[in-house]
Amino acid sequence: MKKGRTEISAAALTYQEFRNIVEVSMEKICRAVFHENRDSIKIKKEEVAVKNLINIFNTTLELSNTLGFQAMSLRDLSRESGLSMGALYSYFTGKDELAKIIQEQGRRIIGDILKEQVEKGESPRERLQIAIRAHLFLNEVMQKWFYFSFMEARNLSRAEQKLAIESELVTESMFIDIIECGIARGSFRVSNTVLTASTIKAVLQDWYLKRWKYLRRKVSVEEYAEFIISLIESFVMPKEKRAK
Amino acid sequence: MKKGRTEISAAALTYQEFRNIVEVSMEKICRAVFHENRDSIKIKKEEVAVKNLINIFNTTLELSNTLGFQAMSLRDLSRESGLSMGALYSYFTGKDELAKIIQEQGRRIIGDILKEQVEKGESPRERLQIAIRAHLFLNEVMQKWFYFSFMEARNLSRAEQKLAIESELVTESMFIDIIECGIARGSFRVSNTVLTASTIKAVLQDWYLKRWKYLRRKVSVEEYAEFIISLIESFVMPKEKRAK
DNA sequence: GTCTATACATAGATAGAC
DNA sequence: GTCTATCTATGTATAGAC
Repeated sequence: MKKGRTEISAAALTYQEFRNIVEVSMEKICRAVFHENRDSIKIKKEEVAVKNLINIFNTTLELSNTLGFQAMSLRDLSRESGLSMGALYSYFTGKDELAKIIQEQGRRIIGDILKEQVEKGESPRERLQIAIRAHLFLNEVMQKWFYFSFMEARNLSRAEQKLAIESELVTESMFIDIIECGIARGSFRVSNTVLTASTIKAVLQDWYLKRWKYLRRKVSVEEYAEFIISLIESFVMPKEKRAK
Repeated sequence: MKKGRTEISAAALTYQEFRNIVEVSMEKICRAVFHENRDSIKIKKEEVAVKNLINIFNTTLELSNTLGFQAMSLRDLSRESGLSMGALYSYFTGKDELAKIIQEQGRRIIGDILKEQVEKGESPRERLQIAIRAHLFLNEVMQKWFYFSFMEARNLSRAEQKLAIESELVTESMFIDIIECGIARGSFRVSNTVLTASTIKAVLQDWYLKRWKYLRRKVSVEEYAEFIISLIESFVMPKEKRAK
């Protein structure tokens, strides 16, 4: 087993297993995006549409991650994706909508996977560990999306911004629930539950916001996950409970 | 004294004292910016130039914080600042340079103040507390600048990006030094110094990146500072050393 | 030192041929 | 379903009057 890993359950997921889950989700979601946006998407053949949508999403994320979505012109997107300007406009009604669709698509994948994973845990401690790992592994696999989502949120419409905020708060609530459950069972001891959850989110987020730093220092996502778990556990658990 | 505050030194600074320090620095720095950019600034009279520079900087930060620097047109800046397009171009050679000057200006204020404050601490524990408070108080007072600096970094030139990265790493090194000193003196115990320092930066940064969240929850900067101090101390200090 | 008027480039978006 | 050609708006930047 991985060195330094706090083993509390055989069910604890690894990064490799995680990659596959997301890979599969990706195409499924793109297909769902196609069906739900049939009115703005002028293409009728599902296979063609899904193939091009995946291309458009990936290329957009790629280009946006260097200079930002605003700085990416649709001509850039056209050139890099291999689709003409006219063709692009068969897949969305305008640049704003493209951003919106990408945001929605990502939120859905993340919500689905995170919830599904955390429910596997039995004790609060186990759920906390799973939540941290799952979140970080998601950050890693979908790094470009998370960065896009964070950096471009302010250019969304009011309604879309509200959804993005809600999504952040839902994830935070997940941590709040886990902590409260742990307190109720006597395994955690926390001075301020909300701030604690908020802090956990902050250190997780750093993984994709400061990617250059962790890459440069050759810190792996697994190593980072175990470090964050030890940090948080030292804060929420009395010392005697932490021992194996 | 403030409830919940871990008092270890009468010299520990308060937020109010801090506001004044920055207020004074602000104009001094704008004056320095004027002198160092004499070639690109076409205005000769110092008083006029400094007054307008402060106006331009503040208005730019204001506008950029809502929709981003890219989205802010120079026509917007002209309208909001009250200066004409032509007048604006007497103060910088182009939009890119404006961003560059703002970045430099902020980095200088922060570097100066942070170093000065931390040197006041005697023990590692005291320096750690001061560094966290000073950093957060700076984040609060210069919130718009920090947000601008983070969000617009990717649109800078290569050289400027390097400077921004260096600046982040210098601040982190300050925490690394404090922690190492604490370990050497036997007051701290840390599994991974670099990751610990990196984590501290991450939670501090959250204060200005997620301002909406803390505002909404009515968390004050002082409250947040004390919480972060307790979190970090629980991680780096053995329990028996933390008691007063 | 500041203004107005204008040049020029590039962006998003669409029409119509294939 | 995809392309090329083109329209229109808006952005940065400057010239020259005041």
